[in-house]
Amino acid sequence: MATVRRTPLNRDRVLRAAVALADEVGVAGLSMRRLAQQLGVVPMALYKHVADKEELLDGMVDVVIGEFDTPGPGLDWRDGVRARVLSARRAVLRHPWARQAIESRTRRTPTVLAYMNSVAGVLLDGGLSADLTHHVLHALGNRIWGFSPELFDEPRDENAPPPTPEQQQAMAAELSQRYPHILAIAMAATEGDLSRVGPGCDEEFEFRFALDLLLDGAERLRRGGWTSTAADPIATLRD
Amino acid sequence: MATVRRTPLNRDRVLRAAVALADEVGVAGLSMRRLAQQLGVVPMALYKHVADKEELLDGMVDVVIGEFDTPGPGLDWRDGVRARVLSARRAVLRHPWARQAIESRTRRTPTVLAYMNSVAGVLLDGGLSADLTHHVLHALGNRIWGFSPELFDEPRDENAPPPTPEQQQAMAAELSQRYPHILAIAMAATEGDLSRVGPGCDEEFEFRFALDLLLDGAERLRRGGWTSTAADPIATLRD
DNA sequence: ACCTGAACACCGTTCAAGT
DNA sequence: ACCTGAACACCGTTCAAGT
Repeated sequence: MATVRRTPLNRDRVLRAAVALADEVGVAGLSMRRLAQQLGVVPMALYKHVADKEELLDGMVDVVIGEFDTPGPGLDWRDGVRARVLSARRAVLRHPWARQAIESRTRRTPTVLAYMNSVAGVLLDGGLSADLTHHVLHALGNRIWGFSPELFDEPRDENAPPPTPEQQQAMAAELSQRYPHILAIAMAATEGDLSRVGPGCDEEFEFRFALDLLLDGAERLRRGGWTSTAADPIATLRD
Repeated sequence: MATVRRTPLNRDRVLRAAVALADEVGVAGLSMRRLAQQLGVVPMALYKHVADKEELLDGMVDVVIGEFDTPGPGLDWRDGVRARVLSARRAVLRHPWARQAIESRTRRTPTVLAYMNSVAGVLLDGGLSADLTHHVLHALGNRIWGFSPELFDEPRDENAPPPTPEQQQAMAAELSQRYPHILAIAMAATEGDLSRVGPGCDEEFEFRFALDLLLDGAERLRRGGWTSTAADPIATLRD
């Protein structure tokens, strides 16, 4: 009687369980064996519903993208894009593993295509040319430099004690000597109180800032009738 | 005599070998055991030079960041940032595994700090406030939406035959029905020849486009004397 | 100081077999 | 149609021992 299971497995149940497990233990902690155990099933049972671990991850990403909102037409195309993108961001924040998983995938599932199509539609309806829309879509996805930018946002170790004034002093001295420019920024960001360096930085603000720089640049290009056949894209922007 | 090894291991040799191995087989193929084998050594020998695999990856990322150029002062701060960022990009492209490895790391090694400091210095010297510099640094690192944007750039399977005209037709029909906006963009990008969809998209151009949108937006904020205490960052940009 | 051997607790995935 | 058992070829990492 211990072998009775009420609901038989299916792809959807497997994916949902995988998402829940990853929410709990991260991608690194997600294994086929552990997922099977969570489902009260032997590891090999999963392979009837998912080809391999890669496909499992693709499916999990689809689940997250399925949570994105695509709100109706707004007044301004920038607001329409912003609404979609911020909704995507909220979904990704709900699943801490999702950002990395998404960025490591390359498969273009229908879910991905549908979302891209929705954003592209807002841009085109807003009067951007297909050419400009194409480049803006790319711009939205480009990470400009090649290293982790979360200098200050990284979650501080909860168990670690807060830095003593002496440690702060030492840190400031080290920064001022070796990384003076970073110190200048840190001081501005924390209004002089370096102890707030961790949680003091509003990630949401930074995200909107980058987004608005891109959207506003695109709006200016649109007004100027920009096309990518122009020799140098920046030349059009410069007054 | 088979046990004689000319040069004893050290941290640097281990990291270099790891980078070379990852260049060859990717991060997924990089294991402590395989790296040890490459070095003609038993797996456990590595642990004298590297605490664990995490630290190995941190070290590998440092090697790549060490390849970034930090050219001397230029005429315009935008050119200074562009030079650094494009050099970083070239280094990352030289090591296909690096982008993902970098984005999954969170450790702030001295190498990372030194590079950030260098970029921050260019911005500050260019007359941006510490406040604006802070946000621009974040903007440069923000990926705006949460999925892999390489819709068209993904390397095509080399072994796969080129699509027949019939397949192209079918693909266009599918796109026009389900993803009409994506079709519009693809047509613009390939000048109507959908068979060029793979290699037809100039990734370098897209990168510079996004970069220039950000840099030019920052320049406009600088001229306007923008500060982040303004209620809505986009308000300043809108004319 | 640097490397080794044996062992532990894990992985993803195969195959043939069960119900 | 769906699940299981046993097995294979891997992992990262420990510990105590060798030279």
